[in-house]
Amino acid sequence: MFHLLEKRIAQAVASRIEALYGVGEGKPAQTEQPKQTTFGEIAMPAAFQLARQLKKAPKQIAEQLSSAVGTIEGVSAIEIAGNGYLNLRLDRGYYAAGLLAGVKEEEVRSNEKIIVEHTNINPNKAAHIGHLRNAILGDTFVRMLRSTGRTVEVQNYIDNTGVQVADVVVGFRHLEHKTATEVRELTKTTRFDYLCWDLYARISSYYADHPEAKQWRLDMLHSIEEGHSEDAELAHVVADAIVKTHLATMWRLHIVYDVLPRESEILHLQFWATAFEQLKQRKAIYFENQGKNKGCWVMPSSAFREGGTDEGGEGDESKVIVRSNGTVTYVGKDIAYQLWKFGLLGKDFHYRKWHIYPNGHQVWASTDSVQVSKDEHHFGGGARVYNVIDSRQSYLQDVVVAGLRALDYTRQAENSIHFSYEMVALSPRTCVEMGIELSDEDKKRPYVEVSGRKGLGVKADDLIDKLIEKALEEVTSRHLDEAPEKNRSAAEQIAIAALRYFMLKYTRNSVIAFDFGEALSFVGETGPYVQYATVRARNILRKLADRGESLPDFAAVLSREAMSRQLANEDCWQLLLQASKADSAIERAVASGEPAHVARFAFDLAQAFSSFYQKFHVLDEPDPEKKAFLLWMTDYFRAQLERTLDVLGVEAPEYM
RNA sequence: GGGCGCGUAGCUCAACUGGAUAGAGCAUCAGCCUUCGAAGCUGAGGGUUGCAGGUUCGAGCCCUGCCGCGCCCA
Repeated sequence: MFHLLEKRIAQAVASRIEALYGVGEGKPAQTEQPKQTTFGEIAMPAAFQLARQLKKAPKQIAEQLSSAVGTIEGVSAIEIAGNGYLNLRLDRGYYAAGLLAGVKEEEVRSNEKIIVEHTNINPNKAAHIGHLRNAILGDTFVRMLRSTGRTVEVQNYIDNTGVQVADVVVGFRHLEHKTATEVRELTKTTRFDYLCWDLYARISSYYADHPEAKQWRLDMLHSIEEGHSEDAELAHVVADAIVKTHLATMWRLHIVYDVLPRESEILHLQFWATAFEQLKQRKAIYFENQGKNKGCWVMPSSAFREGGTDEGGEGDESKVIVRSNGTVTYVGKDIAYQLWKFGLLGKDFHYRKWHIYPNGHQVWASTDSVQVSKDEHHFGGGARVYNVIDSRQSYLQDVVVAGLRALDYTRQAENSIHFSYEMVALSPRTCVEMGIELSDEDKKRPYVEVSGRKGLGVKADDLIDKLIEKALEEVTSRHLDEAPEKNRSAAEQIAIAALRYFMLKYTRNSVIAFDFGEALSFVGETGPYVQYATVRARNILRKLADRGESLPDFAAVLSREAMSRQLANEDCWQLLLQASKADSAIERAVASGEPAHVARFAFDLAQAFSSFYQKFHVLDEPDPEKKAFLLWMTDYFRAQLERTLDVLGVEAPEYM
């Protein structure tokens, strides 16, 4: 409703501007939120923007505009403020009646498929908090897109043939002397992702002490890539088992995927070979005959860097795509994968069912042999692709996009979006709590980077467990009479809200210095705070039923005039206005690509409700019209809170 | 050396992409539970937005130069 009026006003003002001054070509005029609520509901700085073009004082333009605009449906007044702001006041009764009737603008649905790739964890050890930020950001963005009517496919790329998997396999082989069969048994009988976490740290430090052992890694990479050996089988056992644990961890946070494209298939189905041919034909890469990159296929830095050089010289920054020994780099495979995402490779994976979630959702995984008929499932071929990857990889993402551009896929290059975010580091205090030794230099820093190689970091499941434990204490202390399993399920929902909100409240390019104290907090700007407001709204409605009363027929009791009377109360009006902005807040967050904006809105909304809750005692209200109105407000808040929480991937518990 | 990002209240972060008196949470202090749940509410103090210039009706945001920090590439 708010968005609808905003658009209507922007159009009306723009058409007057065009009629009066012949500029703007009818493009919607800019609207803003006034700084102060006393200024009205919508502010327009149009006069300032026109002042220069027209060489007139802003105030004079504003006066002309306001008298020329005339009446706009739903707007009760236009005022001039400051030295040229146009401030508009909405007709409160009209607005509320529209909300009650459920008036919405028709969605501009597009059938274009948007692909979002996120999570993308190396399948060689347990997930940690850095991975959580990625998955939660990605999943929330997917929810934002879907809730605004877009079609989205969620991919989780599995690098099951890379160095990290190879290292763990080396660990099982050379440090543990285990066969594939023995390891397969371990996957069933142990906390396998934790076991690999430690083993990975062990083999990494072994390499550090015995540099010659790195030959094991090279040999291992080779035999994994070849396939058909015991080592290759072991690699699959490890990677598949770890992927399973990752999906289970993410499922705890309500995160699911549609398809898992795996690197082993990128290799076996010759995705890279196909992309390589295209790149060679279009001369996007060339064979280097001299210098340090002699014998490699490289992409000239001019393709992805401003001011980059074409020729390999001393300061050569060209990117090697194929090494002189013939192996392809990670970027090369990434270009092939990106081409496939847009349906530009001329090839597809085969697919098999990988896992069904408890809610019935099916995840598929790539495979190299036909297991289902081709027309049963089709993935990839998106019109727009978001890669949720941390900002440390922005250089590589630039190279991938340059690859598309060099192949003349300009539109796809423009629709390749690196959805980047900063890393999650550890606060020095948290390092101390975890017994991680810090150098004097590290102690002075605001944060310390986690290291998977050293096994330093906070495991995702440990953090979730800790959150649940704390939430359970809180819930139990308030509800001693409830069944333990009910308290437990409330605690789980609270923990998830705390975690998801914590990862979302920071904007994407802010480094999170992870701190247990802050992450485990349930007061103030947190997920549980938003849940609490929702629970209280529901409680009012439930208590009403307990008293043997039922919800009035709002449409019958609350006429436009009644709404108008009730909303003369400034507090009520401001609260309702705030609650009605959910759609427009989510849409704006999509446009700016910032899930943190949705989190922030959820908090503001919860704050508004808490204030409403404190100010008005709904059930005790003697005046029937006002009581009906307050009940409607309560129900409206509840619906908006639930909708916003849903976009954040959070549910409110029955009680808390 | 080059590229990207960051620097805002004691601490952690916002600021609708150039708009009006820079806002939240935490922490501190003072109030509010016999009430639809206090995981809450009300209020107070706390700021030269790293520094110096520039662009314009208007700059935390854009440009230039410094200072400090981080990441990536070499």
